[in-house]
Amino acid sequence: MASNVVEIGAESPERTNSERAYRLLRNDIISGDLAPGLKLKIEMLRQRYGLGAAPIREALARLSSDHLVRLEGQRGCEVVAMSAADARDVGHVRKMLEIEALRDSITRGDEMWETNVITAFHRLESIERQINQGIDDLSEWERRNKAFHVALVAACNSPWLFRLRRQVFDQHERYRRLSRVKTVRTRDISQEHRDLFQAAIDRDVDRATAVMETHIQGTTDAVTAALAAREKTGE
Amino acid sequence: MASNVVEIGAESPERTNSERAYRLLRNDIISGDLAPGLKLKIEMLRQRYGLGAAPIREALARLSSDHLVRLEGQRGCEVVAMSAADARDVGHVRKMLEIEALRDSITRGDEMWETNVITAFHRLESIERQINQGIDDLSEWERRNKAFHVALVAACNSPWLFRLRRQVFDQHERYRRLSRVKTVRTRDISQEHRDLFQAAIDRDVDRATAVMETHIQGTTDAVTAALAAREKTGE
DNA sequence: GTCAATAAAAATATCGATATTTTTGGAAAA
DNA sequence: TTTTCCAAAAATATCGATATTTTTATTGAC
Repeated sequence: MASNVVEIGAESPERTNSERAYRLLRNDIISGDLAPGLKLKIEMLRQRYGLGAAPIREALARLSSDHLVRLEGQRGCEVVAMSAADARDVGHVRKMLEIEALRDSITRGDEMWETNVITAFHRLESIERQINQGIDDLSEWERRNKAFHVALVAACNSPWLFRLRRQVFDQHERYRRLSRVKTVRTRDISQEHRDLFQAAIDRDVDRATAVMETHIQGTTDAVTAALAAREKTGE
Repeated sequence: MASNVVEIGAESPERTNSERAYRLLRNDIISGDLAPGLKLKIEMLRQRYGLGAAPIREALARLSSDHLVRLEGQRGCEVVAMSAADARDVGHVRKMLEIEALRDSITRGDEMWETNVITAFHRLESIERQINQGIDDLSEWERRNKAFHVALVAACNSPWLFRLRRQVFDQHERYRRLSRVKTVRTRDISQEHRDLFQAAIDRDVDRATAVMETHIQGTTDAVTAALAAREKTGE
């Protein structure tokens, strides 16, 4: 089945500037290029992306429903703030959604799903090996990490669970990226991914969800630690 | 604490036409005034609401991230379709989110929360009595039903859970309204609300979540039955 | 009659200009 | 110094016009 792959698989070509603005803004917010709390002035964004005001405003409207920007009445808009408390919350809800989606996906996943999981895992493992050797293409790692997690839950037959999981995953990614530079490598994330992969292929739901729980909690802990430290000093 | 009341409590006054368009469109889609699948032509919406094209387009952009309208490249936009399968999915995810939020809320709810729950319950009970006597103000019932459910989960300390619960609740409401006319009154919804209320006030988490589960499932069943019948004939 | 090509009509997306509102930066008063 | 008021500047929200794309209708070929 793996029907959810279709929903986001091959990205559709952008047909409008509005869609383009949406994608660009979204990426820049999640990556941290546009900092949390930053005031998003229309003129500034026009310059940045070489697009008109109308498509940018529409993109901001969409992003406000995604909870990536905060839109306020007659006084413009800003990148939503980040905090340790919110990171914990996001982590908590992500655990809930992703574990449920994973449980369902592993139960239903067919051969095609399995193939996709294997492919995604190997692509992720390969870049993680490179990174351990000093080459760091973090944004490529983010892409493959995301693809691996999507592949795992792709056979989940609840489109709503799939959709909400994605939304919260993106929020979590934002925190992961924010704290990445600061965080020391105490966890062996590669190992966690290997365990996750093995449990999924073995169709061992309990083990897979347990590993996933640890995996997400680990990220959350690292992120909140980094953020709590920052909040203490800079506020 | 009941901190989430603040987040949606007294609705902020609309400062822009864009916000106004968003609220109007949202209501008309959830209420079914704008039918599922309906093509939303800009000109038609301008006439309907007496607003310009720009604010309407921005509202549609927001609604697309809410998954209430589907926006497609160069070919406009339509109200998202409804189906029995989607109703089941929405019901399933709503159960998950609302039960979790309720568990947390009952555990943490303070005196203020309790007061708000009592108030909301009495307002709902009062309109349900009127409805049983033949007076039917369904949209007022929907408003109070929604307020009661919000009051129950208001002390949940996870803003994300609270937010996602609301989104899925609104989707479910859309189905409830669609099937309302057709559905026979086999369930005593008033009784379910009384049980829910009593369990919440008693701080009996297990009973409250069990009743909630039944409550949501009952709505889902009624809705899917009505929709499945319709899909068989009309498609 | 069906199909393909194409012209006309309709609808969408986007720009540039303008009205409105908020913010800023003093100057005057307390 | 702090506060209050006001005008100037900046930013937002929205309109009206236009370019582009899609849809519809029509015509001619097979």
